[in-house]
Amino acid sequence: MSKKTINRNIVAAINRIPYGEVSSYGEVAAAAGLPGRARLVAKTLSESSELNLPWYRVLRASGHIAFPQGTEQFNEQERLLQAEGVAVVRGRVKREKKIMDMDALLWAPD
DNA sequence: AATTTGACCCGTC
DNA sequence: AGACGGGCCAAAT
Repeated sequence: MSKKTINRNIVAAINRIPYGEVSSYGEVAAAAGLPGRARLVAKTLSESSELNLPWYRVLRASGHIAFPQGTEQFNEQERLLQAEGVAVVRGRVKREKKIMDMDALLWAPD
């Protein structure tokens, strides 16, 4: 029996975020059928550290990492994201479309 | 039981 | 860019 109010819908929604992509608290909440409850997602994430969720793929709506810059969690999240090929600059994640454009520019044949 | 806190969001200025 | 205000709600004080 569950002792805590961990929302399985939210956990499932987080697990659904594809490799190399990111989402936001609001999007996760909406995907879990709980629109407007981004804070509940944050709460769930803070409680679910025992589960191995891709927590690092969840950012603020602005595209920023939700932790203060310089903290251990911030650094680890940035590292994990970059390990998946996500570009992070000063705590902010760049759009994948932009990354694809850059990739195309760099790798385009003559 | 009331108030504060928190890995937040959104429209508006 | 940032600031302000309202919304959201479980857990902790």
